[in-house]
Amino acid sequence: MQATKARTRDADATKSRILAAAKAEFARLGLGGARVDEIAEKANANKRMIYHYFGNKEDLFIAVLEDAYLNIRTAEQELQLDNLPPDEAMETLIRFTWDYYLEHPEFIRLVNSANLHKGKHLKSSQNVVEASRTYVAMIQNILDRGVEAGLFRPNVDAGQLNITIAAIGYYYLTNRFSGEILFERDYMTKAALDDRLAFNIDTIMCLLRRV
Amino acid sequence: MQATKARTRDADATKSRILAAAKAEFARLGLGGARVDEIAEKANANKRMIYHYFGNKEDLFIAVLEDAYLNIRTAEQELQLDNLPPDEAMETLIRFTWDYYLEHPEFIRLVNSANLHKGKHLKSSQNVVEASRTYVAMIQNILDRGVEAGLFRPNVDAGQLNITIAAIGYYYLTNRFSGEILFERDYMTKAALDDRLAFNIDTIMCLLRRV
DNA sequence: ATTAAGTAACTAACTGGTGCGTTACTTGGT
DNA sequence: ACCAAGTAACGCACCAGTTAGTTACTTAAT
Repeated sequence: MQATKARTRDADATKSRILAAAKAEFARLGLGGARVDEIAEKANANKRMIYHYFGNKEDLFIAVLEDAYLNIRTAEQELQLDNLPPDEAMETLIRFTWDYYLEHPEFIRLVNSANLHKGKHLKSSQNVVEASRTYVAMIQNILDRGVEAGLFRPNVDAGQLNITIAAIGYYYLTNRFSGEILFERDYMTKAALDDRLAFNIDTIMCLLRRV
Repeated sequence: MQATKARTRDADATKSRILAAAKAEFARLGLGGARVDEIAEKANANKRMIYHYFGNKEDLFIAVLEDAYLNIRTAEQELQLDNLPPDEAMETLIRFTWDYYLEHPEFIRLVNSANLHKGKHLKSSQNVVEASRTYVAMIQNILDRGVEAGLFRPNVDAGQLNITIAAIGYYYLTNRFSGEILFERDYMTKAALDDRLAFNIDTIMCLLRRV
């Protein structure tokens, strides 16, 4: 068996095509809105294979969420922020978070879907919990180093900061449709995106800077 | 016809029971997940009445969104923030926004649903657009008075500020399910809620305060 | 008497899930 | 090297339950 040659039967390839198609469809329409038949067609796989590999629609959703979260947690770790001065590390993290949301719009939509269902489909993903622990520890480390270096004020909660860094990017992007309509404002032009990122960096830096 | 006596037939009452039931169901399960039969049953109305008064499921969703947005915009105006000093007005607005999200969890969920569908169901609601214009003007006014009084720094964009005030409360609450699981943290205890509100007020005040 | 409010039964299209059979690939005995 | 037997990948056709929307009718209010 050659790994390079496209095989007529390849369990791994089929499985990952299904996962990718499911991710796109669940992101687009939510758990309830996505159709198993449509996922099968987009994956170029038979519907039967979805049930063969993933059991049922909800378990497929669980697999999609797990994959999406592990992807972002991995990317965050690859930033190697511990090697940067704390203020630079913080700005890099804000930029990264923003860019990641922009480049992976499906991630935001999947998180929204997971929360519409009250997190039910995340409860079994202990590996994501562990990856998230590492992530918060990383933020805590940046904060500690910043305080020690006299750059940041002390006693800022790393958990709250983490939530706020996500919030100011995430909310802007996920609710841009209602925002564009109701506030009669461009959200997605290059200029608008640059403005928002700058505003967000400013927000966090004002919060952290020693006074 | 006596308005006080419960009539066996009352178009307005039936219509508003349907709207209330639809709001609850759309908030709970989204546009795709909510069931018209279930809405009819919860409203104590016949399903046919939904089609009679609202046309179809999507138009009912439009009516629900419009009602939800007009409710919050009305409540915001009733704050009379123009009578308060700018720093107090700002803090009052942050508290109000937070409390409103807490007391009207269905609002957040409806906005999420509207954005899952790319705002399609808001496009016809010109009255909400107008109410939103008034709202941003109110924030701009607080900002202007704050700058003039030497309390706030100049050139902070009212639109961005508006988005951020919403974001830091909204994101915390809408994504609390994934947050509680992945970050192993209480989100909804009295202490946690108080902490978050204090953190959010601090965030905005740091951003606005003259340096 | 007329009109509007309300109801129940129905339907056509859909939807998650499955039973059952087929085909490609692997393995181990010779 | 060959082949028979076993296994995993795959596909067709269908079901049972659901769902948005409708038809045809009854009943209360003015």
